Amino acid sequence: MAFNNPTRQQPITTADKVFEQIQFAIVEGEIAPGSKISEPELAKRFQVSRSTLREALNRLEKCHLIERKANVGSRVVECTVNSLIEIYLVREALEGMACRLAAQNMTEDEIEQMKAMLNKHASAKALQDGVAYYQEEGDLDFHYKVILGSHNQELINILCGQLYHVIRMYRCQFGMNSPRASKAFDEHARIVEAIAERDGELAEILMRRHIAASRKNIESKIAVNLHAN
Amino acid sequence: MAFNNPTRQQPITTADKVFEQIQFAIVEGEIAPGSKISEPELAKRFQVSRSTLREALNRLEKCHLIERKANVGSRVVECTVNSLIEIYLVREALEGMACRLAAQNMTEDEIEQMKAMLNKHASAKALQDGVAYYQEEGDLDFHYKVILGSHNQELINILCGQLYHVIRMYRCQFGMNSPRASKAFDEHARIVEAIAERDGELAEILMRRHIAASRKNIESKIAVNLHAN
DNA sequence: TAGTCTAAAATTGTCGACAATTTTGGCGTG
DNA sequence: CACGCCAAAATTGTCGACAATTTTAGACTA
Repeated sequence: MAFNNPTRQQPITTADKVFEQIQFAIVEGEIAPGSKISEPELAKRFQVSRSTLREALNRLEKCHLIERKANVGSRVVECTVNSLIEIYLVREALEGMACRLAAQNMTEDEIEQMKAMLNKHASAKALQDGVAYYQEEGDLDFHYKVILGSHNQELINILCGQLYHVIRMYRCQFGMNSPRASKAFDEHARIVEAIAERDGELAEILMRRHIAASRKNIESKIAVNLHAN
Repeated sequence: MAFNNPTRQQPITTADKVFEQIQFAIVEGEIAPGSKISEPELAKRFQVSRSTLREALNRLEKCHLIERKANVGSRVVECTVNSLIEIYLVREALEGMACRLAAQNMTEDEIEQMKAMLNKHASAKALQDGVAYYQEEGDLDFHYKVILGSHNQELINILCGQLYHVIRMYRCQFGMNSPRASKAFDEHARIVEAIAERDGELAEILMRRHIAASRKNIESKIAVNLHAN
């Protein structure tokens, strides 16, 4: 049930475990976006004291899944199209840089692993039944590998520790079954090539285009929806 | 005593106030980087219970000023040259994007305000006694204005809410009295020009160069220090 | 002396209760 | 009927105490 997040660390304390459970419930949409969080209710549900629950809430706030107001309480973040687009712009900037740094800093071993992963995705794609898989987890795996390959701890923290939790939530909320699967795969392949050739500048440009294309895809879908109304 | 942070919100609860006080103590170096934090000691010092202190610690963790390990405790983050450079790479990416978006999204009013600020800095600079001021706060003011001008809440949160606290700490720790003052001013002026002309692409490039130049300045200083040893 | 084990001390994590603040619901007034 | 006001209820913030874990210090052995 716990997510495939490379920066995830083993839950130690009770608060850790409660945090993971609530995180899952929020990302899966079981606790609805925008809904208010009742501390007494959740404390009872998870059989812990309010102190422990509040400790868990603090961690949820750290990864931007909830927002708190003093003396008022916590709400699950809203999922608006506009803020999704804001996130994609941040991703474009940060993952572009990550990709440039990955081309500089990845070890040959890491590059080999990434190529192997891509091949696995390629065969899964050929089998056709793996398309959904590629959509869901394969894409994330690829981006995680690049981010980690930057060897920049600050970048890794922001992207894996904060942004990607929210991105997972949006994927669940909005479906995100875009028709970009095979196109995205080709783009991934080119990015890996650029990294393997240690061409940081090109790698950054390709990654930025890759993410910008996803963003434009979302934007155009919205435009269509608006037009339909 | 509180910092000039545009996203700072009025402290409401006791924990808010304690948070700000400790934040100040850490940024100013009064509580040394890398040092362990004793909950009982700090609780006594600020005359609050441990619960309240821990609430404050959670906020310090959120803006990356301390790090916690389960069952072990909190430490003030270390100030290493390497992690400073990592932060500058993140700034290059994020503020570059912020600048591009600012060129798109800033209102004419906001642009006028930025020009006015720059003029104020220019006269202060001409008076020569204002150089230190420009170094310290003027530079931050400029960057804050651009970041806010992006009108991208996600970007604003990461930069103003997290990274800039750490950057302030580094400025205090390392002195940061670089000889780039007047050069930086000219670069700021060009960036504002590009924004005023709504040339996002150029604005991004100029901001990235501006930050990269600071980073290289730091890197070369370090190289000199290494050579001297 | 170096190393290991153990018991004591200190520190962090969790709990339930109380205080302060906000929200709710009903009452009266215009 | 709408609006504002007040008391009651619910919710969040803070406190001190206890439990679980880690760290320290000293005794013992090789």
